[in-house]
Amino acid sequence: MFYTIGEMAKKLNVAPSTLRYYDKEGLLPCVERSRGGIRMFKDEDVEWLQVLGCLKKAGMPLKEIRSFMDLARRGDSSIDQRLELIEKQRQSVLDQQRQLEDTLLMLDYKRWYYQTAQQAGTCAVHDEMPLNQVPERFRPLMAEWKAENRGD
Amino acid sequence: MFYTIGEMAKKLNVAPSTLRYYDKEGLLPCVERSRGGIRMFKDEDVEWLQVLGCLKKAGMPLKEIRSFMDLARRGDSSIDQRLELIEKQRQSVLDQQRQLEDTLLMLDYKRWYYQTAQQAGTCAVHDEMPLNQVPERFRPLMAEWKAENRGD
DNA sequence: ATATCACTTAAAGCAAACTTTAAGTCAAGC
DNA sequence: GCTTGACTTAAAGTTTGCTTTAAGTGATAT
Repeated sequence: MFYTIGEMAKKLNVAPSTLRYYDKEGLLPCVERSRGGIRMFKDEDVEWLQVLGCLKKAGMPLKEIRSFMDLARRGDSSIDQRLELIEKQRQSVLDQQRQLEDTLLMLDYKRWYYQTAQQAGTCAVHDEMPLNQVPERFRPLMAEWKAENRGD
Repeated sequence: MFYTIGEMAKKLNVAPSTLRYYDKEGLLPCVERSRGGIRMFKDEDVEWLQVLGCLKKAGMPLKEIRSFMDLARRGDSSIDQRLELIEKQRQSVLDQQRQLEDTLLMLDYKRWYYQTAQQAGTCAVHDEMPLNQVPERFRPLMAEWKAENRGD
């Protein structure tokens, strides 16, 4: 029924010190203690920690996670605000996805660049390569670079 | 032909101090200086900085970016290693994309959870909700949570 | 020539998210 | 009762990626 901090840490694959840190920072509401002062985590706390992990993966800073937790502690009266916070974070994840798409395209270009250079034995092969030998999907990328170099 | 650090910073939308920091850390090879010691950035440096920005967006720490730059300084003999580094980072971006997909699903679930709670006026509506009223796409997520709570 | 403004450096400071340390307490086995 | 190992705290330390500060130099306009 209860877990010690060590058991909990193993279960969630984090360091015990991390859980103490989260507790100290108010990120874990209502963790019970034994008479001796030892933390007794229950399944409810596991769920909080899963939510916490989710928000952290979404790139939310601990401070904001804390304010989400504070809202949750206030009960049903904060549903609207919690929904708003979740939707804001959802949008942030969508933005991050678009960002990663761009980054992937750049990495794909670099991969092609070095694969080509590898075959030729030198990066110099790119210096005089006509644009029509560059795979089409990379061309907008290169045009963008040129634009930034034009001194605009 | 040349940019001062201030012009360059504006161009790339970063603080001049950031560029000095990158230079100090060896992330910008061969930035030329005037007789007086003032940095004179050229288009070649802009390209380096764009690569740097790309790798940073891909989540690569500055240390690793530095070793990539060190490889690049060694010329054509390091093409294989640079390709390897790019492919490693490409894989990392693919992993991050999968991670964001998972996170998005969790946020979508939370969104539905609070939208439903909002309509009912209370989160308690979820306590006794039968599984068949939960949208199908969220069910695997909930099953996963249960599994982690089973004390395995 | 002098004011002004952007540049230079080294070094210190900062914020986030932990981790480590030091000193001590609790619980279980022998 | 004593040892052992996991728990407790407060406080200091670590890493990353910068930013700020202090003191000074360079370039330009008047």
